Amino acid sequence: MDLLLSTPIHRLPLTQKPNHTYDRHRLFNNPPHVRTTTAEKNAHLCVAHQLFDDIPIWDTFAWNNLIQTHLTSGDVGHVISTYQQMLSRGVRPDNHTLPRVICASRHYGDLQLGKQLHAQAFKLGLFSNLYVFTSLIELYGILDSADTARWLHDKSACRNAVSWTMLAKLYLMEDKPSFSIDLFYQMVELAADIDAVALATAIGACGARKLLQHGRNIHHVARIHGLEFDILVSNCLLKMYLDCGSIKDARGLFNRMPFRDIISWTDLIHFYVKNGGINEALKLFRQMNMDGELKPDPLTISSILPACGRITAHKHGREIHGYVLKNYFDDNLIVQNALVDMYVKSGCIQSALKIFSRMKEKDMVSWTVVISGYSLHGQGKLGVGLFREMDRNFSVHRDEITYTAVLQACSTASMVEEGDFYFNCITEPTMAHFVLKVALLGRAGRFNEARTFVDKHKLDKNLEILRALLDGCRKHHQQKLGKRIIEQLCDLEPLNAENYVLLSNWYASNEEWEMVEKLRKTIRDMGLRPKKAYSWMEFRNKIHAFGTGDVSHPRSQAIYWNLQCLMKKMEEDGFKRNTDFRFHDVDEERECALIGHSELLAISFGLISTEAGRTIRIAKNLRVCHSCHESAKFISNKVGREIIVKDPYVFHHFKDGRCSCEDFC
DNA sequence: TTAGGGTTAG
Repeated sequence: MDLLLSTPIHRLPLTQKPNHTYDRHRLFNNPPHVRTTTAEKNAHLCVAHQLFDDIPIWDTFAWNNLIQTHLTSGDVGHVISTYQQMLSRGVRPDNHTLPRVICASRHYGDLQLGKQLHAQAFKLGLFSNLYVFTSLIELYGILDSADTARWLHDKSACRNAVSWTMLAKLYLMEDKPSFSIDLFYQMVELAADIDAVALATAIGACGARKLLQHGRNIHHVARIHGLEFDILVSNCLLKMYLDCGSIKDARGLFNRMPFRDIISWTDLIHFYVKNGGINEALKLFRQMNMDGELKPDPLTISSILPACGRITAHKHGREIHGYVLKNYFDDNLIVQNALVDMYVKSGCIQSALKIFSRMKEKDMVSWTVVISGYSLHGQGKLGVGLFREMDRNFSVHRDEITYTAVLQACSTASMVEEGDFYFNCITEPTMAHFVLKVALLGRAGRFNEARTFVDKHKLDKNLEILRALLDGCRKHHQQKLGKRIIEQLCDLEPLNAENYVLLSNWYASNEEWEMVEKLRKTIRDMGLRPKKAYSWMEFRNKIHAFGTGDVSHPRSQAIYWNLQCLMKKMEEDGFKRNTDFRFHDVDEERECALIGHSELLAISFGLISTEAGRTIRIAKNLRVCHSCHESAKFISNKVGREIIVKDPYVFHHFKDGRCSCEDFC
């Protein structure tokens, strides 16, 4: 790029009068309503260059326009060559030319060229121009380091809010948020102009490092400058408080905001969804829609859909799908992925597959969602098949989550050899992959291999690994090994009540009631509180929740009566309720076990509330116990309905007396 | 010239 230096700057005219009779805007710019394709743009550029050669004298404005056109189309090579031509024809660059060429050299990654431009800016007397100066700061910051940019910045007299903010952004890009915050404080000390973007950058830095106190200080500065309710600033403050986990500050600000835009609502909804506040998220989403001023956009939709999936709110999800179709968001890849995921998690794998098969473009997330969806629904073989299909498509990348999905699929289908193969494909397996490998061996009943693998990788103290082994013991009725693992869990994690529940259940299943009582006392004495089991069902746009032995539902009497009738029929048909609790983390009150478990109450409510033949969809926060699993199988056959129960690990499709999980519960 | 929000596991 030494050509740049070959044109002596001092020979360039200081000013240049326009000498054109053509319409310069029409030459390069279409009217706003005309959209051009890349091929058309290239054709236009060729014509532009031709005209360029025909016209003997061009002014800086026209050259800048051409440079801008190349820059907009991302053709940085042409920006630089056009600039060289400009210089060789004796046209003088101005304060609009240099920032564009500096920007191009930054994209080009050419620091030497940047330095030449820096020298030219000096010679042309343009270095103190704020646009030129800021673009040089950015160039040095990205191609060298933020410290170099800062050195240049500190030496210069022409600093303003933009250049300070640029510097702060450069430090953020280097993952040094505290430097960005220090810069902001310096700006305040030096009484520099504080604008909304400077505040937004500093607030973002606080959020990135969860520096709540700094965030509050900067909030105060925003208030002093009258910018607290600038929509950019207040949204950044909202995000910062959410990032710092201070929902109280966030809600306080949100409630005081005189104006909220779709980003304010989406941020808050997203926070609740991510942190398990599903009902609050759905409430906010409804409130926003009822206010009527703002309409959800694709980002809002992608934020709320996981909430529907999480609680199997299939109707809510379907309504949102309708909204997506009505508003033509259905060609947005991320929305499509979120829809597929929502249907998978709502128990409607067929609807998920329908969308997936119609997607014109699929990315890694689309494939991963469906592969893990198959496992969730007990169809591991199909999941492995889909991974193979994805594997044949070289344009789709795979990440650790994709491998998690395929290992899960292998484990569900007990495809040990395939699982081994895929595990060996992972260059840097994470703990999740190790856990899945152990689960795969355990579920296939290969306990010796599992033990060797655990010992080889020194995983015997890992809680997730032990729980994966315990799953295998559950399936293969490995009582002794199971008990040993539970005892290990209690030793390693003495404050987790669920471990004692497991142990208590083990003793209960062996009718060692003294030990059961002793463990219950231990749990009480230690002040531990085992998780309460809840099941819920969506009916007429409301979520109906049931706890163990719950009698609070308005239709409680009918629910229990129906359940008692069903249990009676079960006995009459010769079925014995199984009270095997061995490895289940659903203890609670055993006296409720016969009819009072939350999933059975929810199923009974579903049966008496919905019309005959309708599928019943239930979600549960804990594992379904063996006894309820057997009952649900019986009920599905007796009433001729499909009952879908989602627990934290898997979907159970009960139909005609069978379950899709093949009794892995 | 600087600037705020989204999907997959656990």
